[in-house]
Amino acid sequence: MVSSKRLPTLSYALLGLINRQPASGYELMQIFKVTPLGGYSSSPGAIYPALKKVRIAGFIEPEDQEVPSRGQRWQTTLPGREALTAWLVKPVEGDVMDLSEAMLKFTFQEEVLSFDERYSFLKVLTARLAQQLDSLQAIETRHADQMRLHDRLSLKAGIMDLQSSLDWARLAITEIKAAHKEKI
Amino acid sequence: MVSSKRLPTLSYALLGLINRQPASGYELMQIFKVTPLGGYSSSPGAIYPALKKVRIAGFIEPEDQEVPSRGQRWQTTLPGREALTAWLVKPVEGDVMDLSEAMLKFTFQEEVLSFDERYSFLKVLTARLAQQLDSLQAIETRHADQMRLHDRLSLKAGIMDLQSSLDWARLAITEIKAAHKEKI
DNA sequence: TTGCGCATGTAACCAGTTACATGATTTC
DNA sequence: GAAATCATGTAACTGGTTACATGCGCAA
Repeated sequence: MVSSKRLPTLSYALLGLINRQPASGYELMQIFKVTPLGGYSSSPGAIYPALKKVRIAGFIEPEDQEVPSRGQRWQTTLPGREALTAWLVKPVEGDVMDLSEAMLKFTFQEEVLSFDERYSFLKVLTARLAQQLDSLQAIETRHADQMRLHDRLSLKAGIMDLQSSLDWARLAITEIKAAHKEKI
Repeated sequence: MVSSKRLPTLSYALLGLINRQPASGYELMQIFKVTPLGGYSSSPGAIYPALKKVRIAGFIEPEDQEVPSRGQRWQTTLPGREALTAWLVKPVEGDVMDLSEAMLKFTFQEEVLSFDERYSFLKVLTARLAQQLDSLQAIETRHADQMRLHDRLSLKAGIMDLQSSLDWARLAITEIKAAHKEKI
């Protein structure tokens, strides 16, 4: 059964990890324990229900067991890989500010998307960030003088944060370009 | 009735805003619509229930009505101001990464906390950020060479983000210091 | 007089959290 | 054989989301 409605982000994170390499629920939990993937809790109460949803959606299946291991490992199905790809290519919408979903996507894109797709993802992201940065800077130049100290500094924090995200996005673009050229 | 258990962040945001200036639910909603305070939705389904909680906790009361306005305005009570202060002084715990709660606190601290309290808040924040940055950089120097391109860049994003937050925190410290000296 | 902005809410839903339960297997 | 860790889950709760309902006052 291929579900039509959008899964929550955590489920896509699991799908992305499993797509890289088949894994059991426990192994996935461990990954969330050590890496700050999206900032989700590594508690079983988060992982297992999400995993179940992905399973019910038909996006993962039991691994072809050559090497029997303790703990059922899961691998992606074809519909699963299609759903993952569809999620990965779609640009992050809304005010970005919180880059965490964008970074999650970016992480899993490497093996799944073409260079062109990844490039355009970053381009769209860059444009969005630049635009948001603009609007914050406009507020700063117009109203900074009549703002309280702490308000002004909060605004500054937002600006610096966006600037750093933008710097990253541009760096990422040059890096993936370089890597792409090298491969040819 | 003074509630003992911790309110959700949104409620504190409302309390902080009302403490600055008495406001009605609708006015608060408008504020959330234009300013990205903590990134909460400005929907009535978020604001009004949260406001109700703050009211039930005994932290706000109907404004002393000199100027009757349409829409009931709320002002903080003494317990409300105490609860707000207690929340504002407490350093943000856990992995910070998401600065939004810290920034929310910082914003409301100006009129409520002393210079020493605000200074120490920023000092603690700085220490935390520096420590997290260290651990990420350690990972980078140790494992960057054996990481996939996108993974390495994701890590880089985390590092750059923390670096920018740290830069901000240090800037904020010098700024509040300067403002404090000026006032003496 | 009709439609828009003010103003306040509720209902259904959703995803994630904490805390608990349980059994198997490994390690000391 | 006791303790730790592997491994998978459920239950109760929480806080926020979207969408809807409603009435009032004002302006075109």
